Amino acid sequence: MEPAFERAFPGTRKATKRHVLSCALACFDERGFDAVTIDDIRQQSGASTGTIYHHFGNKEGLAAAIYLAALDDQQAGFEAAMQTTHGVREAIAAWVEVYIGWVVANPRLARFMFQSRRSVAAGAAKDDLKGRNDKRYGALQTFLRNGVEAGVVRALPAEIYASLLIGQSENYCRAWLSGRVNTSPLEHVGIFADAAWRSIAFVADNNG
Amino acid sequence: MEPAFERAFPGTRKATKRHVLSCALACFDERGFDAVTIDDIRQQSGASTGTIYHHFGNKEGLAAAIYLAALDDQQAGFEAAMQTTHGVREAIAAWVEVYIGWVVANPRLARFMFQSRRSVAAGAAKDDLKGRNDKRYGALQTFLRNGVEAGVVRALPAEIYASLLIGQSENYCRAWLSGRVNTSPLEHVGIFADAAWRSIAFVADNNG
DNA sequence: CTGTTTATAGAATATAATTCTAGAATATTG
DNA sequence: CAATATTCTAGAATTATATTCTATAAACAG
Repeated sequence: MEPAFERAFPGTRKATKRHVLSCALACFDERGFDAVTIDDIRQQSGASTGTIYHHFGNKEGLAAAIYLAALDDQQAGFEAAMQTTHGVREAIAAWVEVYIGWVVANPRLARFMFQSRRSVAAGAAKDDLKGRNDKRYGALQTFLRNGVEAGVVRALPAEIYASLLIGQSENYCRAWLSGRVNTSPLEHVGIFADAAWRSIAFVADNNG
Repeated sequence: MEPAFERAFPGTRKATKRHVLSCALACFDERGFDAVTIDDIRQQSGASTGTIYHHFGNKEGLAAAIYLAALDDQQAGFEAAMQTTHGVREAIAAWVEVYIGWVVANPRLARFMFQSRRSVAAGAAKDDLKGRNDKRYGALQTFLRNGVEAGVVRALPAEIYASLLIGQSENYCRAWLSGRVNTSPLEHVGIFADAAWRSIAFVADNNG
């Protein structure tokens, strides 16, 4: 059972709900969202059709519940890490570490998130998602602003920092989750943290 | 009509096939793959159910045809660019430019590729995909090897160069295609090319 | 307790994917 | 050019799947 589900739906009353989510995730991860039928999830979980629809409304609702639980679990990790961090370079390294650490600890959830971001963003949960996205990089932004003022971080269009910092790690994690590369991203975490820093650091002699 | 479809299915005989693909892509882009029915595509294209199934086998086959046509179109751009390029830094900049240029020129195809990579990779077209992936970075790898030998590029695990070079651009392109950011990636192409270079360049005084 | 809400069940219905059979268009061959 | 094979188109029939509906049971609040 994923910790993310226990965080999102705690308590004895929600045990069935969590169990269905966990079984659904397992099915989706094995065969892909489209290929899984509600009946597959029913058989796998032992719950009835009615129970599944009662808790999640429809198949899309099931996906949204998994996605949002995963996002909140990630977010808790980021916020905890930002509180024990001092300085922008350390903050960036911590961010990359937490990100990669979460992916490696939750590969099925991570795969699911990469796959279904768009369909969740387009569906009924879009407002939930929007609110969460707004604060996702909140804690990191403060560090970046301070870094720019201190002259150690380049002043760049605000909208591209996130891509410069996490894009490389994300790309590698996707490749690893899909089996295109074999070495765990954890083994390269130092390289990715360093590359993130290089991408935004103010370096006078970098001939670019 | 996307140039990618004309490249993949040229000639008068294939006009219907191309037309169906183009209509299907439009439907998928508007409402998402899952939400589109074969009947939607039938109505949109004017073709019959039989025609659609004759050409593509099933709904997944339709997705695979779109995906592979797009991939080949991208690949042609990369190969052309690598032939008029000298030196590793220039090659990396060209790569980033071609990548971003293609996404901006083919937003619907790009969105579709990001969405459906996994389902295509898991389906019947997985072997086609595997072959293409193997040679995707072929031309660039030669430049990188030379760069390492010349001491201007860091020696890193081979499997992470692709992520370091294109991850940031890809992340921003995804954000742009989904509307999370508004500024065209073309406006930041210089920043992304520079960040790619910084990430892999050998720089003695970079305190990392 | 007793009413109320929440949860579970599975049959019935609606929706959509896929298959099938027939016929038309196009290409190939002698 | 005629005969034959192949590819393409069509839409009805079938199968698979998502969703709704009605009934019961369990948990909870007063």
